[in-house]
Amino acid sequence: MLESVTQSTFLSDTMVCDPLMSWTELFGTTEDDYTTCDHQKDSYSFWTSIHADYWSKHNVCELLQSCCDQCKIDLNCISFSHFNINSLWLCNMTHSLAAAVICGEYLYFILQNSRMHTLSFFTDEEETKPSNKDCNNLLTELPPDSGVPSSLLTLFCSSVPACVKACVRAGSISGQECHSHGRINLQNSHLWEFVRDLLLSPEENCGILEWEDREQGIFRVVKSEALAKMWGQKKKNDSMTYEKLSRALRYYYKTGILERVDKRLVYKFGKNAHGWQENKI
DNA sequence: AGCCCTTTTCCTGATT
DNA sequence: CAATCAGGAAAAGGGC
Repeated sequence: MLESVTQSTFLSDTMVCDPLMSWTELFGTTEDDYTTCDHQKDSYSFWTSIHADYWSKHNVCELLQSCCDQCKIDLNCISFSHFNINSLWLCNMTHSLAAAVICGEYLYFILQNSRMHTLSFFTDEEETKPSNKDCNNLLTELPPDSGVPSSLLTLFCSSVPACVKACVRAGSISGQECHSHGRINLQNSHLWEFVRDLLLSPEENCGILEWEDREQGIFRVVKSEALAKMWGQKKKNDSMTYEKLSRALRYYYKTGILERVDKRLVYKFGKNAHGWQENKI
């Protein structure tokens, strides 16, 4: 496959794009509108079911968009036209060929790294992470003028396989977290993230939580005791009750993670909660 | 060790 | 009356 990708075809394809085109310009749609694309409705399951080799250029961009969302990176800061190729092409081009295109090298490394770990990509095992040595190699091999946002780089260097899953499923990574801690919280240990993930995982939800208004982020606790028990299991706390859990939830009102809803057992995600929006997953 | 943040625990009082 | 909500206070626990 590698041989089939010639420099001329690669370059001619990429050159049709204006290097300065933004996401919006490239795809002729707004960030939100783009979510109407085929795979976007269930991008998590898509990424977890299709090997990176078979991602389209849109899938590549979706992945980047998702990570940018989670890292709170302005999508317009990235020239997505440089990613106007599918992962098959990208993964199979040579390093020197990639270097011929601005940012090509960047995505090249990301996808090569990703593909190396695809078998364990979705098993969420710590040991699937690239070693520190791998990450250091990645960092040193990237040219200083690669244009890679530092937070995104940190994100991928922390663990390409796990971080992508974390980005998509947990959505718990903020740019601030990437910078300030230099690592990613894959444990997803915050209560609101636990609740959010439960809402986003019908197979694990078992009717414990349900959306009242999906678009506005309003949800209902259907089985309060079951929710408390599940949270208690996660925290290894047998004495957890809904009374205590709800107190913790009420603390989120202060921080804007949740907003008050004047209904019993009903909560709403606030402006500081992320990863719950259907079009941001 | 101390600080900070999140969560837990307990509580009183109000509301449904 | 029970369940839930609201929020104060204190403490626990973990990360840095």
